[in-house]
Amino acid sequence: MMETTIEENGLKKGPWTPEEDGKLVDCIQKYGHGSWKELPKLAGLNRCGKSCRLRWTNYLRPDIKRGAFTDDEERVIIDLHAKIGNKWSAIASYLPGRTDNEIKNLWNTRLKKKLLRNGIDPDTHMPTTHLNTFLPGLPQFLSCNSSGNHTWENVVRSQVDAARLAKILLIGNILQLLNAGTSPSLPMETFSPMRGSQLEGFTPYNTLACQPGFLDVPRPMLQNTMETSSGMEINSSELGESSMIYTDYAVPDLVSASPERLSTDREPNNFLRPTDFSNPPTTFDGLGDLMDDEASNYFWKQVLDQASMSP
DNA sequence: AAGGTGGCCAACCGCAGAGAT
DNA sequence: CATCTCTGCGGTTGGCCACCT
Repeated sequence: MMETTIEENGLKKGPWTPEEDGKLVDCIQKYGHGSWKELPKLAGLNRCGKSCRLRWTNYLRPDIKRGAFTDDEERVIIDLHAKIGNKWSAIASYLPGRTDNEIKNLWNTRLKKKLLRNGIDPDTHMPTTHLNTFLPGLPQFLSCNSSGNHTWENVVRSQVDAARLAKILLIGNILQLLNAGTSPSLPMETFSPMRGSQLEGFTPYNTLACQPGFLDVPRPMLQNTMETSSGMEINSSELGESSMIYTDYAVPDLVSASPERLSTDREPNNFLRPTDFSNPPTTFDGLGDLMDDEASNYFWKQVLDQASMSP
């Protein structure tokens, strides 16, 4: 931890001692914290007011909730981050006993990585759709589909799915590029640029992440309020511009960092888990039809061939 | 056993906005 | 209206610790 130092102005910096904590708590219990500037003198502390405020709000406050974040809390954080971005204090206001600092730390150290492992870009909350990251998974996708008791018909169907998936990923990229610079966290509604066309309603979420068996994400339903699984209701009007809220979480269930859950729950490499092949029509019907022509088939055959050849 | 590496987290820094003067 | 002060917020830093090589 940071070394304790004395500044030129004589004020102390660095980690707090139990004695200092005691003085601060006593003082706030006696007088409250009307003025953080005056409080250090009142408490007999050789600290600046800012340091006292931080120590109190992030550590000494009696209502601070200690211990690991629950899955519910993590989901709430991810949901809210998708809507309002890095507004840590706003997010903290929905999690009683948690501080903005704590949530920020959790986000930066764990949640970002969890989302990435699940193929979700933590900044945009969109699936990561670069071909660079997609192609290495294709052979696995194909071999997965062609193993087991699948019929040839289903194998062929699944390879058609793979081609369509690749196309959709590319379109997702294009749409993201088109929308780049408008908003860092686009509302899903605005991500549907072709109303009335076969692409209506198409978003990276509801065509990719929400495909049955793909990320096991339930198709989101739009409404004005969201009730979290902990029973907390959040009104969309409190969340600013990106105000549509999904009743179901728009991100996959979290993967525990602990190995025992990794083996049984959703694994990172399941991003390309095959769909249920016993249920035709194929997963990407509709959108895929939009792009079916000889030229594009040739192009995608090349892509798939290359993917099949890579190790 | 020792050094390297990465995760975690408390605390600090700097900026922006609100309110006071 | 301009300036100053204070507070709150988000970003960043750096030390501790556990794990790995």
